[in-house]
Amino acid sequence: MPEPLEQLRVTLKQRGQSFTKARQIIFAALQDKEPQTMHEIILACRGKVDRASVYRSIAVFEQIGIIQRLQIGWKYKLELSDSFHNHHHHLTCNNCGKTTRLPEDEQLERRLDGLARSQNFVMQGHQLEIQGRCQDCS
Amino acid sequence: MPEPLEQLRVTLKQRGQSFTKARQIIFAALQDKEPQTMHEIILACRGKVDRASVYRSIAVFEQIGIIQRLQIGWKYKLELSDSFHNHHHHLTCNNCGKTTRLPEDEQLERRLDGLARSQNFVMQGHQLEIQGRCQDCS
DNA sequence: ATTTTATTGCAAATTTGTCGCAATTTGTGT
DNA sequence: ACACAAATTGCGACAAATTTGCAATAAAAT
Repeated sequence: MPEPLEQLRVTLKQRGQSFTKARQIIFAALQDKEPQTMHEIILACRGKVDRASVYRSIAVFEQIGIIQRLQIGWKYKLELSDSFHNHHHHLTCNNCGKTTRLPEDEQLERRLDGLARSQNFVMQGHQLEIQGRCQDCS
Repeated sequence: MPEPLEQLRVTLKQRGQSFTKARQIIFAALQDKEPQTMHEIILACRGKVDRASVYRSIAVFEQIGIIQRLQIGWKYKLELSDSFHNHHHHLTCNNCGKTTRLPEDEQLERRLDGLARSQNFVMQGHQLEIQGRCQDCS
């Protein structure tokens, strides 16, 4: 079994969830993709997984931390979380709407952790979106 | 007229929008509050502003930058943007769901600006959410 | 292989967000 | 303050998005 699918199986198992055909299909639709809207995911699974089941599986994925919900511009989008992708943040262009990844930045990550600590807060994750004008649009 | 309302009036005017009773009421519902869901805002305006008008005004507020839409946990929420509140970010507790503000951090802000620049990206705004366990829940 | 338990598909119900249009408010010029 | 023009509001009807009940089916456990 391909590596990431195996990781999905283990993660589901650990949380007492079933490793089903439908969930594998939905997972595949998210792999190596930029964040997608629910609508896009449903389309990607068209004919293979029912709409209602996509919603239900996405909810499970979210609860056990397999995916993350992001606010990108105006709509929310979903992508695999850091344990499946590399950790990263997004740049969203206010003009053309495209999103690109921001390379990982150690110094930023440390700063965030320090800030959380200073509030007696244990950081488990975070998300950052920078909005503005991309190179092409400025 | 109270200071913030005056600022609302001016901001609307500058963008050619009317300063109406309904918009004042909606604005008031957002003032000095943590981010709220659309549903909460509609409830807060119940009997005073119609649901459809709340949606319409919120859309205008968003377009001209009076409010910001945030992804907090699972649902999106709205709050007044930095020109009406102080600029800040949020800590969301994964356990109790409460959100609190992170005090402004100059060093963090500079770092973000630098990162955007390094991608030839002109930063116009950004939002950050740190998820984890708050003091009370850990 | 069989039983038990959880998940899926489908249809129906809710919930959320939009739209058209007449009535009202707001903005402007007198 | 008054009258007219332009924009906004409330309301009911729609459309889209998300959730739910339940019988059928697939996955887990024995």
